[in-house]
Amino acid sequence: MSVRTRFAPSPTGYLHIGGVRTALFNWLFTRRHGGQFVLRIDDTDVERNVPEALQPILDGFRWLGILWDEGPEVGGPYAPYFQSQRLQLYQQAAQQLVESGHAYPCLATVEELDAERKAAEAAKRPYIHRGKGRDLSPTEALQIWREKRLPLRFKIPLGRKIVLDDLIRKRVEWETDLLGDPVIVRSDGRPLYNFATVVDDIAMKITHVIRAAEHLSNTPIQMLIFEALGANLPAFAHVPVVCEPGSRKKLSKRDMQKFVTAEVRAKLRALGYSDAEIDNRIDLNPATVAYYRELGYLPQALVNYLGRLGWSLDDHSEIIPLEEMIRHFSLERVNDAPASFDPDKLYWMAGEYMRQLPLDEKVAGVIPYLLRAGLVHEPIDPATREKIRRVVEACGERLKLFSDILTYGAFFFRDPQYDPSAVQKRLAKPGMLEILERFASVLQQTEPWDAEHLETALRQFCEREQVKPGDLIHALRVSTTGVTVGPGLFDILAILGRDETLRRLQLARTQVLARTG
RNA sequence: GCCCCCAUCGUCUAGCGGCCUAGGACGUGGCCCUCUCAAGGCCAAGACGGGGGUUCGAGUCCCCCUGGGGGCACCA
Repeated sequence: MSVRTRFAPSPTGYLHIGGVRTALFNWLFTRRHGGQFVLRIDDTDVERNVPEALQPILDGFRWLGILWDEGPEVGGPYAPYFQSQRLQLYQQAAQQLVESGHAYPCLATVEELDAERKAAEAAKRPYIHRGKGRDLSPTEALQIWREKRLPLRFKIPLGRKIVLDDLIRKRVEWETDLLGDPVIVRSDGRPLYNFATVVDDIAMKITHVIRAAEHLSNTPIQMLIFEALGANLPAFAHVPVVCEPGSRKKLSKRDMQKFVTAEVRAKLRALGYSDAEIDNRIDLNPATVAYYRELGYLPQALVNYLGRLGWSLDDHSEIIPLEEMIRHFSLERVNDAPASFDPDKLYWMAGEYMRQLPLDEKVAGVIPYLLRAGLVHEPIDPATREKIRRVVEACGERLKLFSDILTYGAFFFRDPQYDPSAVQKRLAKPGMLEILERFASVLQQTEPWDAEHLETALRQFCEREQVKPGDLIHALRVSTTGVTVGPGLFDILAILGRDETLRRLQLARTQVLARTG
């Protein structure tokens, strides 16, 4: 029998990083065993769902290369893959459960339930609801359920021990006496998660339910529903939750906000986002996949990082190409303990993947950022394209994310924005302006204009003039770029060209003179 | 409160009774390289939560405690 797994997100408008991790484990497991990975949309809770909220989820998966074999937009033999379109199926299954004495209409009123709950809390007893209606005969139950719009409850059998043999957790047990009778169908006829998911897993012939550990406590109920519907149990594997950095709490949108650092904020501003947007847009929140895409992380780096979060291949592998990951993935090697998400390690990994990327692909990746920041404009002519190529090359391994081009390369495409402290430190020295001016005349004659000859010219000049090369280099850097960080100076000058270099030296001069009065 | 789960450096992890004076990676600190930054090289600090057992021998098996987490809806 072929392995079939599924991931069942609610259309919430964004793809959560923890969710992707779970989906990835499903996907890896499926690819490893040559089965089918199903994407099913849990959209029965219509109040919380909006139609356009699905697209970001599909986009996110596609960007990461986690492609589903069946589901939205690709279809499949068990369509439809939206729970909102499968209501008939749940209705039939519900009726089957009532007829077989496994479910009953809940006769208790909302007020009665509240009172029960409060009493239990006051008495510090666990709240376990066993509904009024439990003792109805199947025929009575069916009749009442048909006549009145009442919620349907599943009848938990008493006095039983449920034993789960989880692929990750191993043996987990529950006493059914401690389980209340859960509502499985709302009074308006829509199914609840615990029920719909089982009905679909049966219908779609899911063989392995790989999901987040927060669902562990739902499992005994679902196992009983499988049984009541006369279906075989799938295998279960509960993967530990992903926690936020430095804590042991489940990753949440609100708490991830603080990981938008000043540098990231600067980049996002350069891309045209306002502070309000940066603080509020869901796709700019580090708990979502969209955030990493927006900042130009390579998808393969995110996949590798997430795959290694809670799973390991051996005692030394960090960078694991996808093929390797698929070949070796196993649930046995998924760690039992929750794992906290580490943005630093992800950033490092992004750099590792970026350095392996061919230059042409880096150029292609960087162009959208330059366009959005208004540093280049469409259409990009061959000369500009060549310049971008040289800039990317000069940036070298400084580039870990595509958006890093904005921190290391922006000044190539616009006038320097002079950082006052840099000017103070490197240009304001006595005599520095005169030296720069004299060196400018050397630059007038340097031939050919390339990094190698520029460096030779500078070193000879420094020897002649008794100037420390470092001082002049730093002064030139600040003069031509406005800042103290960036690619090697001679690469910068070579790319800028003679005229632009000389123009910027002049610009810097007026800057300093303006400042010193 | 109740149920369930988890427990090795700050973080991700290796370890499946002796190869462990606990290994790797990110991060951190120092040094080297160097025109800055990044990268790179070298070095360093840094963990088996506590207590009982079992065993010739425990990070590894069992129990208790402690700590952390998840779940207890006509949400998923």
